[in-house]
Amino acid sequence: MKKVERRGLSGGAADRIRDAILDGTFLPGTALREVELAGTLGVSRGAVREALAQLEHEGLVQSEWHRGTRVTDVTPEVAEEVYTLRATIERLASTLAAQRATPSELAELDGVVDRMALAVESGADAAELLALDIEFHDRVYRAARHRRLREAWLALRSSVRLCQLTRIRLGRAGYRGLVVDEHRELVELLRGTAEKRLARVAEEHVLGAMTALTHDLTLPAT
Amino acid sequence: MKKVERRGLSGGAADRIRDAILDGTFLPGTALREVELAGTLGVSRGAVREALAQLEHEGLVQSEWHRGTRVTDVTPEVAEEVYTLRATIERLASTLAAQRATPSELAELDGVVDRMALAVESGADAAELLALDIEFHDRVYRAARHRRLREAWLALRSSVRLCQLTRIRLGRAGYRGLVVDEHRELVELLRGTAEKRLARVAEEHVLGAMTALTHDLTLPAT
DNA sequence: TCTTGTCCGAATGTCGACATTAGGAGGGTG
DNA sequence: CACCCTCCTAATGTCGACATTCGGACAAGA
Repeated sequence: MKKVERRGLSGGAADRIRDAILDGTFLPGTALREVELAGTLGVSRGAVREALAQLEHEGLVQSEWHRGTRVTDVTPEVAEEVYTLRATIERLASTLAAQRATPSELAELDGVVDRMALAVESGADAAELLALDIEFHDRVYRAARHRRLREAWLALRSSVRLCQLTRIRLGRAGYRGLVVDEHRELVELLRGTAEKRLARVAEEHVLGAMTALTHDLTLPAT
Repeated sequence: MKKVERRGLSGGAADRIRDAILDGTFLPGTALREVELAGTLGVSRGAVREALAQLEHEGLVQSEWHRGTRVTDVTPEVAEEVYTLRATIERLASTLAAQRATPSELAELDGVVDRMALAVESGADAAELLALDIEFHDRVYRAARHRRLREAWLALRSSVRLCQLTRIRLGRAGYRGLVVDEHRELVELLRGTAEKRLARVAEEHVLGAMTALTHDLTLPAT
């Protein structure tokens, strides 16, 4: 059994605010005022402060001394930073996961890919596919059994989602076709011991997404 | 000119507590009680809470729901995690720095290495050498011009120092001889464009330190 | 007109009091 | 004797009030 996670109000508050940012309720640049959020969420300012600190740690917001907190803007620079950093840690994660993943963990990865394939065939919306994508990588990091590496991923994850969602909004997703095959290949490589090749593919898998997004972001707005 | 940094009390509190952990005032496993620290530092509990959250983010302490905060113990597992993660991000940092460092930044790196050489010759103590080591890498990350990467380093840095200090305390440092040459080589590689080789050397530079420390930590206590 | 100084509102930074929780001491029971 | 239940204490979690800081509006002076 998985142990129940006991969190305080600030954890829940962070989830709400994060969701609001990711689903576009709070657009980039929006000022997040503590009293306002505290009123909306029905918690004290202290809890909101902790939540915002957490989100800043995740790179979703930025705050300055006595000048408040604002939602981070997704510029090509940000996308490049997020994806290059992710590619780098993904390399380590996949290498470790290949060494340490149990057969049942690998089977569960297969399961996720199967669900992806199903989602693609049934024409599910992009957000659903994205959730599966994230879940896949969550499992890889868990299989790597490297606490600090996983924390680095958790800190980056929200930014990754934000970048991918931005891409979807720009209407140039078109990753439906590739996503299943790429992840299928990743599982196969994790299963094998061809670590060198694995590291390269894992890195390229991420960098490919980056190139596409930075390209989209550079184009004139539609 | 470099803009002055305005921080709140929690920043200062975090510095004090961090120093206390690094200089051995708070040994691993010590419980850090909020009211106690607030009294000692002369600030409110809120500020101490923020400081502890920051230190947890840096991996120096761990806290559980309603069970308080404790100083992280340096086990071989922790050392391995810290150094493998560091090696991974250092690879990206050195690659970027090689592309982006200005001549003056490279010259300043030379300066740091010179100071190292001087320190070794004059028989300075290990802590001083360590400070120069950290400063060297700080400058590399700054030259890489990658905000998120630098933040990842800042989060890891304290843990790196803690690991290295532990090593010094174990009395098996013996890195006096290597440290200058290794960093000198790094600067040369950053200057050149042999990026592939640079990435490998940068990674090995870190992994070597890890091997030594995990070895030391495995040995019976002296 | 441009600069400089002052005031003001609104937000964050800080604080101490109250509520909640974990873990142990103590006693009762099988 | 082991087990479990209850209570108690000491710590953290939460809250609202007060202090400080920022940036803009406004006016006086060069």
